[in-house]
Amino acid sequence: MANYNPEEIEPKWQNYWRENKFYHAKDPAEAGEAEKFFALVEFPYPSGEGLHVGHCRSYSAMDAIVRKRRMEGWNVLYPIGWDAFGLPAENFAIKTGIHPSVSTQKNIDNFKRQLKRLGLSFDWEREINTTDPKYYKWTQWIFLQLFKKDMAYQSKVPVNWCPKCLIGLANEEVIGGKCERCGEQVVRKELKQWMFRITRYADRLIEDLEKLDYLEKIKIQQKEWIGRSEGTEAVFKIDGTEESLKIFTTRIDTIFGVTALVLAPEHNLVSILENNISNLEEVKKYIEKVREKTEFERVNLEKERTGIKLEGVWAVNPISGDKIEIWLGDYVIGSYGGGAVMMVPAHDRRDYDFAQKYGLAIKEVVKGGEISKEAFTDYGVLTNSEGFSGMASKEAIEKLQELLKEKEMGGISIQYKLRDWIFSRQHYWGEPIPIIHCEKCGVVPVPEEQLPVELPFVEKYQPTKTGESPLAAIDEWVNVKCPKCGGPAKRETDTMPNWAGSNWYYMRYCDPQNDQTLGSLEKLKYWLPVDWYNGGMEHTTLHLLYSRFIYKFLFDIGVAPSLEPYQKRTSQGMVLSYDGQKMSKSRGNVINPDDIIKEYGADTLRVYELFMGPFDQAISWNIQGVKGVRRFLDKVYNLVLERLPNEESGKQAQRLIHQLNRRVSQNIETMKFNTAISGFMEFINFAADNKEEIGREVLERMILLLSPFAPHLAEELWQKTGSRESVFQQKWPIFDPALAQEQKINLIIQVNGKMRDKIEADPEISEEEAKAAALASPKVQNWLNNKEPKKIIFVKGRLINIVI
RNA sequence: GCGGGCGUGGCGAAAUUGGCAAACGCGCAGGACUUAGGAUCCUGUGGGUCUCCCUUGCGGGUUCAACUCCCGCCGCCCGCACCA
Repeated sequence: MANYNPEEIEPKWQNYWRENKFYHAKDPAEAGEAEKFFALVEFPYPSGEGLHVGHCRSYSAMDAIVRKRRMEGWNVLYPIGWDAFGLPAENFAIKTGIHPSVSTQKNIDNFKRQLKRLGLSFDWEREINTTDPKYYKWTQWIFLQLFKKDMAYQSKVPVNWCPKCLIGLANEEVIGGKCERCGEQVVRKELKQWMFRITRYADRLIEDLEKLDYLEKIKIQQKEWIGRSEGTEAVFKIDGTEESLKIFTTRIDTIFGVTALVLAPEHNLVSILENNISNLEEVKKYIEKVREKTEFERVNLEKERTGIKLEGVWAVNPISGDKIEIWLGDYVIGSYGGGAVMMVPAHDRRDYDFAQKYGLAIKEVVKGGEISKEAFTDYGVLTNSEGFSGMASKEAIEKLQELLKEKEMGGISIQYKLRDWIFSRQHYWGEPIPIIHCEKCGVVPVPEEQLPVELPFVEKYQPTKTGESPLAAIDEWVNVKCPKCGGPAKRETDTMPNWAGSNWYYMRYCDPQNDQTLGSLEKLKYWLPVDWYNGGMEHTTLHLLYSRFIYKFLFDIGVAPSLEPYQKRTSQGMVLSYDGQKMSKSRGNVINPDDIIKEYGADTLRVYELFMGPFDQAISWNIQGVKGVRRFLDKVYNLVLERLPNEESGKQAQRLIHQLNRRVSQNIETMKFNTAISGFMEFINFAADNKEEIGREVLERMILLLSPFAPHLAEELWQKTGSRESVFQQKWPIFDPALAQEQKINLIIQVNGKMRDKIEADPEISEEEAKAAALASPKVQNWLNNKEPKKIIFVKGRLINIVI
């Protein structure tokens, strides 16, 4: 028996496919009638560790989908590239002195070799690299457009500062108070940063989700992250001054229960009212103490809320006119809802605790709870609320909003958890921000014709201790003439974060060589939006949300051709190591795809990763499972070689192959790869027991069906059928319902809903016949025990149930 | 605390969406070939008091029929988390 030898056949067919350009995506001019299909997978960060088996899972899955789609006649774009700016390359440079571009290129070469060895059907003609100046020219161009539309601005903000990486982090990059990359405790530091006004797009980012085919949990997570909240704004005048204070609440119906206002410690009212606050010294000390704590520490000291009363100042309740105290409290978040809340101890848990700790009054204004014991936070009927007493909460909210509006003291207000996006990094290995600071003209954008602003070559990559980027140390790069006035000016030395290049990379695939625009409108219009985007859940609130925002902005300025970038989004489950842990160098449990390919072949690796479990679920690596898949492929190979000369196929084999055809076609589209593959195994098991049934026609169909999963093996076997064409030049087989139809079924006979017997029957068997057959069964007779059936349920083609 | 998901053999899981629970794979046991087996092939494999009964985290309900739908618990995983 001949031997299936992937090490020999896989490279052979990879070369053949490359030479024949089977994966070439046709631009609109050459596409003809074919419908386009843009399939996207997240482009990898080319780390020194090489390709992760998790990459393989996502890429193999999408590869199966696009291979099928091509065979169905779609014009498929399945591209790949490199998200190559980032901290590890820079850290590596600091350690070794090797320039990031050098190590990055080396890593890319390695990744590329690995991806090609997997036989993935990427169109390599469209490969992109975010660190290529020809690419990041357009990343910078997008920044300039944002700047011109006042969507990018500078602001001194407290940033999450990682003392180890010496870098400012976005909120999203801080996990549990620690730096996402190095795990160091993050501290607060005030830095002037570039910001994007993503908050202006908050509503659209929520609303437009409706039109998209994303997994529901992705939509929910994005909505939650944006955190839209409808409530009321109310203005409290500061007694005896011209000053006032805006607060945000979702429970304006409790306004008669307000016993104080509480401000975030960083609220600017303190400095405004300095002269009125009699305990200023103490207050300042308190603010200082809180400032030292990071937001994370503040959050985690939940049980120990602290605060201080501002002595000598009073606020006036805009509805009741009552004079109330003003406090600072560390439980109030400075960046949300104006950093001020009205404290209603009776109807808010936090306020209740705070009031108890500091002896503030607790006044019940909504009936229904026992406020001597705990806060009552439900809606209810108002009490102790002057004219509003007896009114339901919801109604009171509406009335009070109207009243505040009339008095010009507030009204309906909408708040978001989403903050503007900090877009500066104090690092070398990123896209330079194309801005020049002129002493006379201020902030001046680099003229578009001067793009790209190339990263200069440096000797030292160390971040400076001051928080400036290493670029700040290169005088000849920093010092430039102002493009406006020609006077002395300095370049912006901050670079862009990791997300900058990945925000829009999929657009570049549509027209990767264009040096006039980011992409020609014709090509963008043709390919976009992406039809199907698969990637990791961990990117839901980072990359996925931000790239939607950037795309919407580009749509607004006429560059992007649609409202949304990705029509469909799915996610693969994580591939864990054999110990159920995340793979990591330090744990020493990393599975290297090279090793698997070497020992078992790329097809085995691909099929295993799709067979190992439901695609969207995290799953542990199991080398025994890999071996099982290899055994299966061996069986396929040997069966085809043995039975191919046989012209005739049996009826049952035909039926099974058409059933398999139906199942595989469906399962690929719904990403139920594991059951598709088990279907092949069932068929192979049948074939092994019924060899005489298996002939050429059935085998050819099986090879076609298998080709998206095990492309090399399928090609090898297809060529053995005598075909002079590639398996991927064939049409995707359509199953014949008539042939797939079972000729005989097992009719289940139940008595009282329990299976007692089964008989072979025609699928079209009538109720009468089924009943007769059922009652004729000795087993049924035994169970009937001479009793009369009360009722008979007949499900055509399936079962008959006799109820007694 | 809030939001989402999940719970089926020794393990990964499947179940045509309410109709034979455990397909397929792994593991395990026995056998064949073999100097050898950690290669390959064959047979068996949910449990029991085994013609029958029990079994999909636990308890209840709807139904002729429930892994699937409803109610109440328990447990696990993921995301967010003092968002007023």
